Amino acid sequence: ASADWSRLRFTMDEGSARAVRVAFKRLWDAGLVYRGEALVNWCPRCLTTISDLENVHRDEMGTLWTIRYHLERADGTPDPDAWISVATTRPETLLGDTAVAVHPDDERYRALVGRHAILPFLGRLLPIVGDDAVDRAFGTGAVKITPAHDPDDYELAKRHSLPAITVLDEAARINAEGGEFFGRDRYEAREAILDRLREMGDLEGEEPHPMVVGHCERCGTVVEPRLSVQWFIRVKPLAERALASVREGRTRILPAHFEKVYAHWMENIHDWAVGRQLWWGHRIPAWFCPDGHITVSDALEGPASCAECGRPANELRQETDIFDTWFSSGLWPISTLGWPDETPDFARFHPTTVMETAYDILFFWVARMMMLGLFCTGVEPFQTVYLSGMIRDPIGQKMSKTKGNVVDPLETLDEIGADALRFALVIGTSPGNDQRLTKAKLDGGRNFTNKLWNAARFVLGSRPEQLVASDGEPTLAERWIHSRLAEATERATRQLDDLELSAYAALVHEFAWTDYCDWYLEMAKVDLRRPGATDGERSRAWRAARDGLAAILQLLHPILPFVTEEIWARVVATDAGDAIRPQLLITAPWPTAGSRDPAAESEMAVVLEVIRGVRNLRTESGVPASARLPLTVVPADAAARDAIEHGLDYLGALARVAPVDLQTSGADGDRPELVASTAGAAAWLGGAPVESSDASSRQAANAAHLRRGIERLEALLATDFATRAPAPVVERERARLADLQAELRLLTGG
RNA sequence: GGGCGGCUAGCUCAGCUGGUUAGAGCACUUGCUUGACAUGCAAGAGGUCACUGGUUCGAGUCCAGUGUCGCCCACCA
Repeated sequence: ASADWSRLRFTMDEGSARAVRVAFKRLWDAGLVYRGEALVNWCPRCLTTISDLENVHRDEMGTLWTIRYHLERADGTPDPDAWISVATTRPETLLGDTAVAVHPDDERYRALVGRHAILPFLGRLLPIVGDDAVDRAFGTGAVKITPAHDPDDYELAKRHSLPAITVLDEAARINAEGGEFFGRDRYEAREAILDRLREMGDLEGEEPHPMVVGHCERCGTVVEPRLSVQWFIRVKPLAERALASVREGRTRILPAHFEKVYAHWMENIHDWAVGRQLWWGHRIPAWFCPDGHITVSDALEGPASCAECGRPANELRQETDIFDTWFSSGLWPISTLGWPDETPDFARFHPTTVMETAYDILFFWVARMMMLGLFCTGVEPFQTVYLSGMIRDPIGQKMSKTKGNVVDPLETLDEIGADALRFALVIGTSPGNDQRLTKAKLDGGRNFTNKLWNAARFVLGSRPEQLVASDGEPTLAERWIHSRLAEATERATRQLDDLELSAYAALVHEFAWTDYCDWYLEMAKVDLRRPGATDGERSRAWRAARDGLAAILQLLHPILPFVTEEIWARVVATDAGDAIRPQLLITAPWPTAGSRDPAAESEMAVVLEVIRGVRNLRTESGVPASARLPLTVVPADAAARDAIEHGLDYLGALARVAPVDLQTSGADGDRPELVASTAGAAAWLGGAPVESSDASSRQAANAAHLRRGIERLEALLATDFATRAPAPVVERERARLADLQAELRLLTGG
């Protein structure tokens, strides 16, 4: 349950670099890599290709302009009185138009198919073609075709063997193909073109038009489709395997509904444009020879010669493009373990059991790890993908530097410590759901670490001067906390196994705070300070407290690694010959659950009920907290009597009553101060400043409440519930009814 | 245009394969110089589990639909 800091790795290390080269070479050899011309997403600011995933779409309000393209007359000149109108949101791209498309069945344009329109400014002849892809209802029903600058147009152009003319340079300025607009930025050019069309009377209309626009994930610049030669990975076959792994359960994704999201993406995946025109990253290990041959090599020093024509290495030139960073990241689960070598780490730790990350990089990272891991090793890189949600600010906004709503971990660490932060992040969450990180939550974590620290201070500080061999039987409190610990350990272990991290954290928090600190430690004070106790008995009592603390430290170590380790060291130092093991929690094995003690638990349940009842009575009756009042207790039966006897001192201390008189017989009917009643015992608080009438009405109210509960259960047990529901469920309700009836008898002195 | 998720106490959120009196933390009320801790202790108050219908002995939980907020995916000029 701890991080292994001996295995640090950076994706630019040689270990990763070699894995990248080898993986790419194998993909190349398998025919899954190709280099070809295609329309890719280009960021004109970053000056690089980006993948579909890095092209983030945003809804924006644009404009749809309608532009007239005059038709060609028989003599080749534009006809001033005949035109075809096209609709576009990007007028500047018209400089790259090579056709106009209409739907083949569109009556309006059928006669025009086969004729030509003339491109404004440049005078290029544009064939008018018919294509099913054109939506007759949109715009004018006629589309300008710009193959080099629009994905749809590019596909259409391929179908009709139309040329593609690039008119924007790498920074999205009009290039030399753009005639008079050469050198202008794309948006300047747009305005200039519109102005000129307006002058010419060929701008037929403009209207607001909602549209989705792709932006560079890194810098926000509007992405430009750009025709270029790029490296691609053919991902279909990889995706099919990765999809089957999840479908067939070899890898499961938590929460499970993300499996559908994953599947949808894998089913609709496009080839991965994996090259980047940046300088920081792993360079693609491909070499070109003057004859245009490509050699891919996984050797650190590159190939010795061209794989096809044998030209020597010094005549080859390495590709300058680098890999998309997610390519090396996708190899992470295997590259960190030494792949492609068959290292001991790889043999031992691959595949990984659980991969944890936030859902926002399911496609970027998890999907790539699955595809590349399966391709490289033949097995899934992990059995379970645990997707956490994202941390948001107190009002639910995504944290971002520009918004300034980021919680700086380092400042938080200085303020409340790493443990408190970690605890706050783990508690009260569920996989796949975002969480808001608030001051109150962080404070909660801090308070808990503080609580733990103070509990430890108390326990370690109350070690007897003379620590000797333990003597005497364990007290009820000792047996009880031991049993509760056994249960907590068992449940915490199960929850960790089930990856129910938040439930685990809440459980251990509850056990440590409520069971151990609030109840047990208060009782341990009684045992530790018991007058007349021998050194052996005191030593036994202290060891019980210390062992409970130690067990809690172990259970909490995964979520509070630092404070538990620190306290553990002090426990070890204070042990005085008890040889606490191990010396360090971080390398300690997870604790195994001890055995339960049902007798102690049921006895303590009676005692706790009486304490709660008396406390409640005191508060409601306005008894000063400092006042010690006499108490008379009447147990319901022999077992309850034993319980009260064993817990008599705890009762006195925690309920602040003295003396406590334990009686065998029931009430004598003349005890107006009666207050507390439970299924196990009734308790009379003596000398309370309570008016008799108040006490009587309280007693009457309590009795009425009990009768209502009894009636409700009796009614329930009279229905089909008693015959149709499973026996244990019915039995539980019967027991509940019996408890209420017993309590009513005690209360009314019956 | 598809798909997914949230809607539970004043706030932020848990609630696994349906089990009958729905939990936590914070906030709130009332007491506490209780020899570990006021970053604390004790006792409380607070919810028709968004809505409608259905299945069931039993529904926060399962099914159908509605509303609302949010997210993801998507090459319609």
